[in-house]
Amino acid sequence: MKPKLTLKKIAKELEVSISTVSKALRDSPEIGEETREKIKAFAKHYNYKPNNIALSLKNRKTKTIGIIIPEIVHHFFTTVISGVEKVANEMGYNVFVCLSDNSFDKEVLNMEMLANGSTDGFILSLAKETMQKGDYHHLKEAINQGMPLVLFDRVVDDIACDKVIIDDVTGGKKAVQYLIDCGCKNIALISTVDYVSVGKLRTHGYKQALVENNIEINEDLILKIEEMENSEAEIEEFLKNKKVDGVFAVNEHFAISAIKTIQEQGKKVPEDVSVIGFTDGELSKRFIPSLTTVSQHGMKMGEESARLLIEKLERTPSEDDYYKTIIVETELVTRNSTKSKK
Amino acid sequence: MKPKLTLKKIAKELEVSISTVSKALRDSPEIGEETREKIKAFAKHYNYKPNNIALSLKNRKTKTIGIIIPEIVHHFFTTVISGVEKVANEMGYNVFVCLSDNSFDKEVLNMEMLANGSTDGFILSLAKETMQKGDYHHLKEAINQGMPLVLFDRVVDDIACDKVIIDDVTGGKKAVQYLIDCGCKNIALISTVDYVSVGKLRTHGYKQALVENNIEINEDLILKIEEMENSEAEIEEFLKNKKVDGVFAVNEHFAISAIKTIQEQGKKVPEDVSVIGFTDGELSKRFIPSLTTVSQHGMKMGEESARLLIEKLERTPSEDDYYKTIIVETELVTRNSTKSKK
DNA sequence: TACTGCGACGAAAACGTTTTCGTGTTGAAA
DNA sequence: TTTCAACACGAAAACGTTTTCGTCGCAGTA
Repeated sequence: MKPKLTLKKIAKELEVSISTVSKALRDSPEIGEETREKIKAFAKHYNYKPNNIALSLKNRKTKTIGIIIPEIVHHFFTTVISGVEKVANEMGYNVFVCLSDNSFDKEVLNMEMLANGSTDGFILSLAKETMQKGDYHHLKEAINQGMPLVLFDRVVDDIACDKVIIDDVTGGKKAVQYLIDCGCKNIALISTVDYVSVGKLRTHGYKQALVENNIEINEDLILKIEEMENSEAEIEEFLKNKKVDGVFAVNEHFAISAIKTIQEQGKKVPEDVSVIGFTDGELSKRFIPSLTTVSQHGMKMGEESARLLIEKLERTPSEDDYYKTIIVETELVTRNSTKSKK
Repeated sequence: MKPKLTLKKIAKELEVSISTVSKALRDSPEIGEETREKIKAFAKHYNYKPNNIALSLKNRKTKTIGIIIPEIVHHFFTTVISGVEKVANEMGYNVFVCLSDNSFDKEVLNMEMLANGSTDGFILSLAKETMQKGDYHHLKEAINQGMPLVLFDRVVDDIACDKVIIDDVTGGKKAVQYLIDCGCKNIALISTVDYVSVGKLRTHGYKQALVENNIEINEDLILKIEEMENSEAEIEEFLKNKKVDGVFAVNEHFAISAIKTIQEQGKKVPEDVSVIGFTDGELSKRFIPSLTTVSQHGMKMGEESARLLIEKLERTPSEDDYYKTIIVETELVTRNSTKSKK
């Protein structure tokens, strides 16, 4: 095991100065051709690679971006990471992935770790607990220190920064409109509690669609789930004795739980009840019946987030300082959990 | 926007030297109580946090570990990352996640990025292309430079390093034995091509189980799939006109494709054909019928890998230099895609 | 011969830390 | 009064780079 090669060692070995080595490797015309070739040959032969940490310290930039997500065991976030990685790598950046586990404290901790020089900026989707608390001081602090920040998916208005979101309202509306077009009259909504922005917005879309079609909003047909844990039981309880012919669920899991419950009640999907989910994951594709869903294009969200961040990083700070919000369009993917449109 | 606070700035502001500040903040007894308190109060008030990069350079360690995985949109890998993150964070480490996209070149590139000082060591699962090529020079080089390396899941014997694997052979054997116990006579295997180690090993387990039960191995009942892309069609073709009553698939997707095909042929799962998969993902749990699978405990693999790596990092290099291989046990999770045992 | 200019290279600062080794001041012991 | 330890602090090196600014020798010019 030989320790890493450094400029200093090369310099000593070749009996030149450190600066000469550095310049030679960067093809500076200051260095005579002969010496330059000799140094480059040596470096190549012994596989010299400059030390990233030293470069980071010198340049005061790390060429690294951080992404903090609430949970990784979740297809949507996974596709987002994938998108971020893709464009980051294309632009010569590395990606630090951190998990907040939906915990406020872990989110703050992660931000502190990443903010102390490890990254040039970050991409974040808020932890559930953070949204619930409504405490965003850590974000503000980071921005204040000149750390560019891009929020995606679970965002919040209070923070002035770049954002990448989907049109949750329109997405929800599209889904419900589709159900209505299929002839559904009694459409239930299975959503999350309101402090999760996406739940709130999709609920909004649901209501909008109903209103636009002159259907009365029946709060009894709306279920708001707090905990993922026993969502299945809650959904079962909720759908018991309700005569619904359409269900819009704000994620895959709720949708599938709904289908199971419905089937257990002896009804058929989609013949008796049509079901639409949100987020286009593996489950939606391969479940039987396969799920009609509102696709979120996580990969695209990741790509856009990374692009936005890197763009900000590589611009002189004050050149043109305003914040963008990019809205990634949703798409209704129709499969077999809904009747065909009339 | 105020730039980051540094020791130097504190020193200037308080009219003391940099060393005094540093020592005061680290509670050195060298510094008088009064000055110490003053400095600490100032630092706290202005929220001073030492610069990680500078620390890394000084200490020649980054407190960061890298993990390179073939693909992230894959439940198993996702749970592994989760496990790595967990113990890494507990031990005060950060995690760099990189994706090789199953490409040899990207794997090499990623390693180079991470090896140049950015991380203290890494955890890796080989890209498919790498295993196919059998070119491991980048791994050897890293090890040679003193970079601890832990290989997991997709490992290779040629490399001397710590490893975390599951007992693929035993796992496969367990699954097939279970099928036999359920009364299956004609058991098909849907696997991957042999250069993917896990495919090879699980195939091995399949054969062992048959041999031990005096069942003849019929190569016609073995399918090896190269590309994920059109695996569904291949499986359909493969199962056509075969009278099998049991299927062992080396992953969820193959298992589900098999079930679909079987159902389309008018047969029932599990009444006519029992199916067992590998990897315990969301799909297995929620598919109908829910899948009996061999669970890999990805989270545990991640935890073990991280522990192994960090242990090596925090030990003096030559103290006790041998390599461990940890075998994480598989577990057969029985659900509804298999008949009950006789 | 003396000056200028240039080619080829080195010294040193800087990035932000930690740490070793001074060094100046004080108070007390001799 | 002198000497010495203890105390409180500062200077400087080091980590590995890049970059600015010398500096040295030599050839060409006046």
